Amino acid sequence: MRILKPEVAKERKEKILRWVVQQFVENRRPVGSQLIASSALKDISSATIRNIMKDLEEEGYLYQPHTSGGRIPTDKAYRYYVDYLTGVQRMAAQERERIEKQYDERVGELDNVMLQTSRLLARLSGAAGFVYAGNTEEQVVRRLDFLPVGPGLILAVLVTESGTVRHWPVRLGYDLAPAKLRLLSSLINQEISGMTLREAQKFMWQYIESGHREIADVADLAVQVLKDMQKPQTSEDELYVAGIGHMLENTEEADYEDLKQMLRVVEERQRLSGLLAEKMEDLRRSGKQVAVSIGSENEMKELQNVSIVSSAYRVGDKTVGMLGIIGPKHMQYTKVMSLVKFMGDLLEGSISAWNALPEKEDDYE
Amino acid sequence: MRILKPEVAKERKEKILRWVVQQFVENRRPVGSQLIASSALKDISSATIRNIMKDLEEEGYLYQPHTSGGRIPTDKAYRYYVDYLTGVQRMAAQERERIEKQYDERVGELDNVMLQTSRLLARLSGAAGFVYAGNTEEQVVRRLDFLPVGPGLILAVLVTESGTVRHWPVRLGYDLAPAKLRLLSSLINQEISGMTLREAQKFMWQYIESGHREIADVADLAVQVLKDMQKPQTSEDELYVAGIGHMLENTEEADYEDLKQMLRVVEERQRLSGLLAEKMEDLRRSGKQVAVSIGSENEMKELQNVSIVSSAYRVGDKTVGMLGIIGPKHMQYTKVMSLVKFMGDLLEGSISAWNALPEKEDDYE
DNA sequence: TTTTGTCAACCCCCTTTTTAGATTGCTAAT
DNA sequence: ATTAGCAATCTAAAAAGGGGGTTGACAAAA
Repeated sequence: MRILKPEVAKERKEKILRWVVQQFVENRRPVGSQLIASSALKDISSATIRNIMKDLEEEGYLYQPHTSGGRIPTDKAYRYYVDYLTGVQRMAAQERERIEKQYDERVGELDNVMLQTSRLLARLSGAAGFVYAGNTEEQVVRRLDFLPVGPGLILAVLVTESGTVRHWPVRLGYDLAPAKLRLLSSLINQEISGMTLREAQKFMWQYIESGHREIADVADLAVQVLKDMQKPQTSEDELYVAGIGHMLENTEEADYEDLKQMLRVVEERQRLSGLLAEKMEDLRRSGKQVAVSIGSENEMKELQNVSIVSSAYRVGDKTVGMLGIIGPKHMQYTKVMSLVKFMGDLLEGSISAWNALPEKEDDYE
Repeated sequence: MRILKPEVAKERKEKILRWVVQQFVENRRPVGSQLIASSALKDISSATIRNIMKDLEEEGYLYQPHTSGGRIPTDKAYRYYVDYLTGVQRMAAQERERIEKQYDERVGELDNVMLQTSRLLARLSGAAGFVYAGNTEEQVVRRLDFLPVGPGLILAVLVTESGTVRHWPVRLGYDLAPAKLRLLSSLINQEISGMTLREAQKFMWQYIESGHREIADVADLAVQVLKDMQKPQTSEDELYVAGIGHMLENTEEADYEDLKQMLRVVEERQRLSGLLAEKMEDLRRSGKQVAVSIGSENEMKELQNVSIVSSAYRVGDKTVGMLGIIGPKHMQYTKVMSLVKFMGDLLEGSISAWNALPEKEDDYE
């Protein structure tokens, strides 16, 4: 064993790196050469391992929090580790069944699906779970209706194919007969049903501008509805986050201050929404099943101590949202990745079940 | 100064008690007899104060966390202290103006009022803020409508006088023409508008059972709507909580474990809703402007380290919800109490502005 | 009877010291 | 290229001091 081929050496190096990551994930303590030599790689001496670890440190995979007290994986090491886990492990059938049962128990009508899914994700992962309904502009419209709730005051109600309901008040300067409201609603629904929200809006603007005689009476309303629809508070993305408490338990090394910042991020939602929107776009483009972003890979500085594991879900062939967990960098990636993937499948199933029953008719008016 | 009249002695005792509370609220450190003698009550010796404090301890107002290291107010002491603050201080005009300005800036359409109010409460108090829309059964109905969103699938939309919107899906076994839906909606709205939700439900049941010819076709739907309406997830109370992060900063003495429990309570919502519902009932009955419950006065063991300051708000003459803050026991009660009261006024104003514009008409059909 | 002065004992909290355990880097041998 | 051995280093936890403030008790004063 005098001369080692380069590939063999590389192989061994990576093996050690993986072992360090795994070890650190398990007991969150810097891992040293002796430990490795005595537990995992008994055929190599601790001195050799030391040398290799030094290399790994120079390459940016490990670092020592203190001058002589074991080494800790960097984000780069986690990245290698996660990439190494080729594809997503499929969960054991037994495990799948167990989770599916819980899912069926908890997830009721579609209105609560996202909330419940996020909660279940949190519980099962022991971290914070989220479901993000995505940029609502890309959602497919099912219906748009107008209800008179007071003189000069109308409630617009929008139902999408993925079952979410949005509503917003529209203040008109004057009264409008319910019959007129129905007329507008009817006209609109004949056309826009099946379009994405973005398309629908564009279509409606054009329709109004073209000056169709039928809508002369209600053009004002239509314009106002569209305007109000675009208000930030109305078009706020749907985002459910559950199990924030879990974040306290694990996030090592993140001291109290970091924690508070993280909580603030989660509470504000806006910025988190933006981040998730980006992630979703990445997922959509890359076609990956599960994405992981580790520590500093998250651009938000408040999230530099956590990892985010996420998976997109589709309605029909459109990616409309995603779900996942936010947890400590040293999480059990294999387990969590397969969990997230599976929950995504369940959520997809739940939504398509909602859509399947009614074989979509064009119009009910 | 030989003999002290009992009242004088009592007076002095209470003064010391108040001083201890105040002092502890300020710097969160056990307060001892010397400190008091040297800072507040310079005409009494520390030895005397010691004696009195011992009395107070025996009466359950103070306790020593350690054998010789100053004393800390018990919940009983806080209770005395809060009760002593006769009535609610009115805020300085300047302060009121400042807050009102912020309120107007942030609080937009009614749909977001509660969310925004809770956030503002949190920011201004430096604790967690909440707005609780109360038991929805007591809310006054404005409208109830039905939208066809798919074959055999209908969306019920309920709008209340306080401007909240609830919706839930109703699955029917078969299709129903939109005209029929409108018929039902029209019939219902003629009657129930202005009733509380509870009354409306009762009325509808009776109406159905009386077998009116007009609703023969849609009786099934009506029944189903009512059933679904009562499902727990549908009738979930509206509750907004903001600024949870603040709870981390202050809650002294509550160690990490307590904190996690508190977070869990806030996340679960159900139990918290229950607690708040009780509090609201108390407020309604007692007619108090602001209620404070301190530590162990909260029956939930997870909340034994915090105080809750709350105030009810009305629509018309009905108490329909409440708002307040959840913070550390050692908070600035005077400040927080007046803040909560004032925010309640603002919220009330906001809602009645919403209601004022339309002079309620009976029916729009 | 109430208040006060005084003082030993106490305990917390902070800092410093000690100790045990593990790790590293280096060097010389294999 | 690998290994064994060793001194130096550092941490984390336990142990050992102080300083500061507090209490309790008692006797003296009011």
